[in-house]
Amino acid sequence: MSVEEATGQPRPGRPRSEQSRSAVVRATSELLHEIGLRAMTTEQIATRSGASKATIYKWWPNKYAVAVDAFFSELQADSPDPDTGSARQDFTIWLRRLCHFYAGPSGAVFAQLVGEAQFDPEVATELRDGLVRSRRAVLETIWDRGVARGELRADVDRDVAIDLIIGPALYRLMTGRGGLDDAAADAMADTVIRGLSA
Amino acid sequence: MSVEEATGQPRPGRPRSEQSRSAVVRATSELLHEIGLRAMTTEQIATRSGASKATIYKWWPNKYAVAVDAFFSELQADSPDPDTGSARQDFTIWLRRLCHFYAGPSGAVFAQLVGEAQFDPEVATELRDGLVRSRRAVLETIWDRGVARGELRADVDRDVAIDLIIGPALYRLMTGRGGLDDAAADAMADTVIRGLSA
Amino acid sequence: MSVEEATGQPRPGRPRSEQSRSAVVRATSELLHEIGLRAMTTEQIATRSGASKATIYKWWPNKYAVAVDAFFSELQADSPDPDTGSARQDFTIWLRRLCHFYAGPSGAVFAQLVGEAQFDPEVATELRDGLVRSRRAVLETIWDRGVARGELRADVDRDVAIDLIIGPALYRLMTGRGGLDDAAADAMADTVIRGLSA
Amino acid sequence: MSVEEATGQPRPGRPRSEQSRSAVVRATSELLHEIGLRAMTTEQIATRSGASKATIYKWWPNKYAVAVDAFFSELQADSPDPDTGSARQDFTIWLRRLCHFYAGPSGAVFAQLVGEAQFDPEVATELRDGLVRSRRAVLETIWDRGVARGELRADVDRDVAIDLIIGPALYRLMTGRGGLDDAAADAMADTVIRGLSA
DNA sequence: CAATAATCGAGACGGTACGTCTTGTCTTGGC
DNA sequence: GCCAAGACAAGACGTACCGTCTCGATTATTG
Repeated sequence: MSVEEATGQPRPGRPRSEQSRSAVVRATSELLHEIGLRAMTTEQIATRSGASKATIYKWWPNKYAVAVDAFFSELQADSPDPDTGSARQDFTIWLRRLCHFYAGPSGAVFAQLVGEAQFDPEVATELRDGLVRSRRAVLETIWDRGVARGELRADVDRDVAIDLIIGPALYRLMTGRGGLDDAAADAMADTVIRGLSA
Repeated sequence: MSVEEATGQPRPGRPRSEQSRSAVVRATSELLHEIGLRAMTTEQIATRSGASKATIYKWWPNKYAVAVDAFFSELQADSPDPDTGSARQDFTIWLRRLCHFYAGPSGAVFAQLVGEAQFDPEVATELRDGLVRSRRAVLETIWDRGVARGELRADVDRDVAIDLIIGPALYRLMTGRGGLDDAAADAMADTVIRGLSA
Repeated sequence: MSVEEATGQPRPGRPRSEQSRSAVVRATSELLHEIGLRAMTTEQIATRSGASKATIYKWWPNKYAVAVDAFFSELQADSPDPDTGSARQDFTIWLRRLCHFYAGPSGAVFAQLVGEAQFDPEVATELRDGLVRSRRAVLETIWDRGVARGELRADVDRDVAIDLIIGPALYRLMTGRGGLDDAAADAMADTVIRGLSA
Repeated sequence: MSVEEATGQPRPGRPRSEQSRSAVVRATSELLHEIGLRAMTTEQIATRSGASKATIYKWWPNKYAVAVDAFFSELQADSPDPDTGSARQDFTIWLRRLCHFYAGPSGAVFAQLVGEAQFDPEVATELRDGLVRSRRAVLETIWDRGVARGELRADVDRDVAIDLIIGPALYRLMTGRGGLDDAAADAMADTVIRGLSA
């Protein structure tokens, strides 16, 4: 957090152009869907956004960091807690949404970012901090409620439980085998929850 | 498959140098572990192996194909079927081995290959054909035995069941969160199998 | 020439800061000697002088114009007319001074400015107006005195005569071959003046 | 001089493409005359010649080195020795040719190269070695003949004499004041030679 | 004594050239 | 026909500098 944000006091000099920032992010979003993370070049982002390469490199270390930002910027209202009163219901609804997301246009982008994270620790960190963590938080809440209600097994490690729910869907995404429709989500949820239920 | 392989008839001219081939594969293996898939260049493979770039490009389409070959070449005796008489046992042993593999030095290489597969359909295909398929075959056998024995639920889709076993481990590998030791493998196996058991 | 300078009437608003102007010129002088005309950046001038780039660009079109100003500012009382009564003496003394200047620290700066003038007509103009012209004026005076006195040939074009005196020294400077000490100056002066004498 | 040139033994690997080399030099020549040394970019040379930037940077350190090569390549049969029997004649003819060269299209290119040499010692060296030296050699021959013949003063330093002949013309070129036609050349030659004659 | 107007330092910005790097192809002579 | 060596075209990379701009702050004259 910069001094400015902390104190509300403007720093000297011309302030950063919000227009430029958002144009870069928007252009990157488009390019991610059109040609993908790897084929997209910094030059293209610059041309399409109207920003200069220097400006992009001033605020982001490379195109992958821009892509992470762009990816997050289009994830509004990210998978809220269903809270239906039944953990089984909650998990099922949540997993349907996840599979829907994976199967949609952003799914490929997400898969590419996870792929890139294998080579770039910074992408890995940002992805984990910005996305994985917030998703897991919802699942943790659902889990804790279920355990408190006596609906779920208290003797299963919470992290294990969550990995069992997310893992299979991610596996299907990353191996590109499909099987991410509602029926598949329900099948996976059903079986896992049976193992998790008290 | 080449004409030679099909007919057994030698083609005219100097035959392909096996020494050159294996040197390339070995050099690539080393580089994969030392600097990773992305940082490794075709030039480096050529220099280290003593082969020329032209030779490499003659036999492989690009460095990723070489990497896939190199990766497979070091996977000897890949996860055989434990066949203990208990599907629960078999799955647990098998998952331990998988986690051990993921946690070992080849795990990172595998993760990078899966990462690269998000950008390169050929890598995805080769990886699926060469590794994923053979692994799943073992699990399918275990599953079928368990179902036949009445140990496992016949009403669960086999593919779903297998994804539930592999998925969580791969999820941990790809998000780099660790948790791939024996205890973790056992915990995951236990919980999943409970959901899969009759 | 600004309105203020023309009319003596102060314009409204904050007047130009003399401190800022001289700091820029001084910083530029230092940089010219330390790293040279080409390596010096506008940013460096701004940082070292405490002025902002905007201020520099407000008063000068580019760094070369600043350099010309800075170069002139350190040329105080440049080569006065010796007027010894002998044109031969006058020319010899004058050429000694010129060579001394070329051989000194400002010589390299001057050479770079002449070099830059080959690319930038404005630099060429400013250099010619500010320096070359004033120097030639002194030589013209010496020449005219010598001709009037019957010491020098009246049938030689004055411009040719002056070029013969300055040219060889500049040639040595621009080709970086040295030979700019007093003895060399005397040798050049001697021979040329012999050609110019009646 | 490379090993190959010295021994006549071909080195391993694909030999340097003469076509590529000459295309680069030719394109550079054109660009030098069309837009000048400074405005010309490496990219333009690459585009126009059909070579890649990498190739250019492999064989030349930067565009200035290419420019020097290109400049030399168009100087065929550079100012031969007139050898008329009279040193006065020889010098006059030679200086006419030099002024003609300076006043022609290559003159501006040469001036820019000399200008650039003020910033880049390598350009200075190459220019001196490739051009200045060969020109001076001719003048030295003329001078020596004149002295042997008793036509020229033996007590004048040869280098000084040569600088007196070349210097004024270069001065006119570098200050852009014109005066490089035949009449001007003759006037300069006449006066200087008078100073140099026995 | 406020209002006006031009200055100033700081620094972000679009543009553009630079020189490096990697990829995949091509061209030698030797085996 | 295969191979090592290495030159080549293509083109993305990240850096540097240029000259312009937008801030808030400052400092004069003018009403």
